[in-house]
Formats: sequence, C-alpha cells, structure tokens
Amino acid sequence: MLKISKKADYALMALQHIASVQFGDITPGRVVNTKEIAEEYHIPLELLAKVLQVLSKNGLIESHNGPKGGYLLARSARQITIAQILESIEGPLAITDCSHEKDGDYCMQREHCNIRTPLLKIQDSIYQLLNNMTLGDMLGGTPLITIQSPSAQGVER
Amino acid sequence: MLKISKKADYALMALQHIASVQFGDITPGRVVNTKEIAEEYHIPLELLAKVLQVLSKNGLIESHNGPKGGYLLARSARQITIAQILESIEGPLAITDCSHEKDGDYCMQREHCNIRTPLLKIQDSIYQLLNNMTLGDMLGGTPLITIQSPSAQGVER
DNA sequence: ATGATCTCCGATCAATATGGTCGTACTAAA
DNA sequence: TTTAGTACGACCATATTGATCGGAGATCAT
Repeated sequence: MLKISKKADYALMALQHIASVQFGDITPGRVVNTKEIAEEYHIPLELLAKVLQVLSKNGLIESHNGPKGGYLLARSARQITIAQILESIEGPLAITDCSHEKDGDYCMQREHCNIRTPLLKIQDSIYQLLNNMTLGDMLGGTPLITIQSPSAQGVER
Repeated sequence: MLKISKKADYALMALQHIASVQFGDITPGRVVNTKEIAEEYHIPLELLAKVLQVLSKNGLIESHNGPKGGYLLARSARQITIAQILESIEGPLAITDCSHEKDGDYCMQREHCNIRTPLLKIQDSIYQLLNNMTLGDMLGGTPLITIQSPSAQGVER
C-alpha cells in the first residue's frame, strides 16, 4: 500500500543519474540519452523514454534532439523537489479521492463522512515531507530530511 | 498517486463509527452491526462485511455472532493507530518494492540503484506519521498530529 | 543534401490490482 | 427450532499499470 509506481521509480532514478552526471566531476554539463540510462539501470528503454518525455513536457528536464542529443536538468537539482517529480508522473498526489472532487462527481459518503478532515491533515503532512526534499538531497552527502523523533510510542510491526 | 484504497477508506469510516458509538454519550458499549454502518455511509454491504472480517481477524475489533451481534473495538481507540488499520487492510505499507524483497526476487536495478536509501527515509517518515496518529485522534476534539514546520523552502504548487 | 541517429508522440496490448457480488456454512439469541 | 446475524471462500468485472510497437520530426556528421 502507498506504493509508488514503477514509472515514478524510473523517473527518480533517471533524474538522479542525470543530475549526478551533470554536476559530477567527470564530465560536467554532458547530456545524457535515454539508452544510457536504460542500460545502466536495466529499465525497459521504451518505457523510460516515455517517462522522460513526460518529465520534459512538465519542464523538469530539457530535451536536445538529434545525434549526440539527450536530456539535461531544466534547473538546479536543489530546485526540483520529490513532490514535483512524483506529481509530474502520477498526477496530483492525493490520499483521498474527495480532496479534489470536481462538482460533477462527489462521493456518496461525503455528507456523512467522518474521516475527511483527518485524512486531509495526513495528506498535507506527506506533501510537506515530499516537497521539502529535493533531488539535490538525493545526490548523497547532505543530510536528507529531519525525521521527527523516531520514539515510536506505539506498537512494533 | 499515493491513493489509499476504498477498502481502507471503508475501514477507517467503520472504525471511526464504531468508536464513536462505543464511547459516545448516547448508547455507550453498544455493539454495531455491518448493516448499520453500510447504510449510514452508503457502503456496499458485502464489501464492508469483508473489510470488517479482516479487521477482526487482525485483532482490531471483536465480532459477536448471532442476532443482536455486531462489532466492538478490541482495545481503546487511543491504542489503535492509523498505520495499524491501513496495514491490516492493505498489507505492509511500503513505498518501494525493494524494502521487503524476499531473497528470490529482487529488482534488477538493486545493485545500481541510486534512490533506495532516500526512498527508505521517506517511507520511514510516512510510517512515523501514520503510526503516531490514533483512531482516538480522529474522533474530533483533540488536535491531530504535530506537523513538522511547514516552512516550505521550495516551490508552491 | 543525404543518411544515420536520436527524440517525440500516439496507439495498443497484457498483466495485475481493485471494487464489488454471490452462495453457503456457522452461531447465538428468542 | 427458527431466525437474524456474522464468517468465509470463490468468483467476476473493470480500472490501472507496466510494457510494446510504429512512425514522424529534428539534428548532426559526412
């Protein structure tokens, strides 16, 4: 449950790779093509291509056509949050259906719903979490997120 | 994305209802049967029944058979966390596949994977969040969760 | 200019997960 | 013993997801 899709996984891997090449020591500024990433991480080429297309359409990366072409981060790794990446691939991230709810369809339970408010709170918290962590944080070195005290008051699992 | 299933939704609603009846002012200690909940929230009866069965099998609620039967919380609402409820219905909550990974199948990307560690961190944080909030918190009144500073350093959406 | 290489884009298919249904067996109260 | 209720397992339909295929446009090297 709460699993993120493979596409999103691939997106994260690809972006991490592009970022590390682009800002790495070896060949800074080099563009990275789809094939290179697909082979490196054993991802089906066609699927990865589609994922990258979406990322590019959403302005996270820039595409350069033709031979010697490839992809480049559209902005600094510190300015790309995990939330943006995930939303770019999987649409708005909402725990509940009723959080966007266009006026045609709303859930039958709505008026008697007793869990809407708390769920929205949880959703918010998760969003904060994902939006406070950037691609830059994933490049290693720097501490990731400040996890609220792991003093699990509850039960083990 | 990150959506929780309808079953989990139903579970939360049902538990909230049971708790509020059981600890409410009107008829404290009363058992609640499936039909009552299904009608109150317009949930398909059969599906809800199955959800409640699972919850009961997992020890979150107690079932009482026969006429005048129904369900009862197995322990105090404060001792039932949201994480427990969700896991009870949807299995272990893991963002990534590679977090449990029995030794037969592990992902091809594993050894080159560059996003495993950060993803596990995120997963932990979400788990903390869900495990620090109890059914009791959903009953209203009491403040829900302490959201870590919403000082969004990043971009709006 | 021409061909090779690459991205772009849309359509499509298969597998899996999910939401929902049905029928029956079992239990306990009246 | 009848009846109202839960317990349980098999089952189907549909939606989502993962993955594939084919062609159109762009760009660089020759």
